Amino acid sequence: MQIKYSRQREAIKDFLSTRKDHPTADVVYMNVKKDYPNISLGTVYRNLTLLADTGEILRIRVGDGTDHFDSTTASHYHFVCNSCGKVLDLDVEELNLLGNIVVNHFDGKIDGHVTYFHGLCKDCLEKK
Amino acid sequence: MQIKYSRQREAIKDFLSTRKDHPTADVVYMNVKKDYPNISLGTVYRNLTLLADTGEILRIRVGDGTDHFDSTTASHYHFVCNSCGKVLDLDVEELNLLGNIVVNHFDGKIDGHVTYFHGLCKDCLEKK
DNA sequence: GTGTTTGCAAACAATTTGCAGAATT
DNA sequence: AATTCTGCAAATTGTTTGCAAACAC
Repeated sequence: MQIKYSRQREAIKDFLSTRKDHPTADVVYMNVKKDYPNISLGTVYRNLTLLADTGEILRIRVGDGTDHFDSTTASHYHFVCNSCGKVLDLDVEELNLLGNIVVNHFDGKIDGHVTYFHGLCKDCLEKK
Repeated sequence: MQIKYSRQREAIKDFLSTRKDHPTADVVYMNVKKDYPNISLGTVYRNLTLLADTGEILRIRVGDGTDHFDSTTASHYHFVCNSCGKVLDLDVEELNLLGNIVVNHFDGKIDGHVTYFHGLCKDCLEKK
């Protein structure tokens, strides 16, 4: 199945690349709607899924019930703010450390691991 | 708001303590139903949430869209099988290592981190 | 022209909630 | 008796899907 160009998909990708906070599908929808008032949420979901499948964006699940999306595809760690829910990138190179330690204690095959940190982001800290 | 005894909640807790694979709410429901045929899924959800809030059980979100529950409350790492979806405990104590490294690169307050490993469990490896 | 993508609405899955009656204290 | 808990069903949330028309190649 080949992929054809669509302006909606392009707009979604463009919007994502302007953001560093890993918006949810709904946030993408509301913003792309400014340029394409007729776009539907279904289209946003379809394209986010497609882009994640082709590896052009990253789907991030931080356990808050909704998926987040990220235009930076190189694997890195994330931080989730307990107060405002924002998801931020952490500026630390990926550590395989953890996987190496665990491998010796487990009877199966470990492909990788998912880690996210949580706490209070700078903005929320300052509001206290 | 005080908490009153309920046989349903007790049955849920008992069932969880017999399992090592972190069942979902639905699995808990189907099993507790054997002893309490009239129990409703709503009651299961309400009690799982209550028990998780009081710290008697652990709610685990591994990004597969459904919550899993665990009667072992001491913090530890989990493994998710990519093939059968099972969630298993890893016999390695939680490492603060990671948090310590990240702290120096981040402008907020880090409370902790969530990590789960993924790959193939022993059973699924053998089936190949 | 053929095949993919869209908008819309309906369908879905997981979870939560309102309510009247039952159980616990 | 007061209050919490239950069962049921309806509501909510996040996401997926079927379909006919619109668009890309």
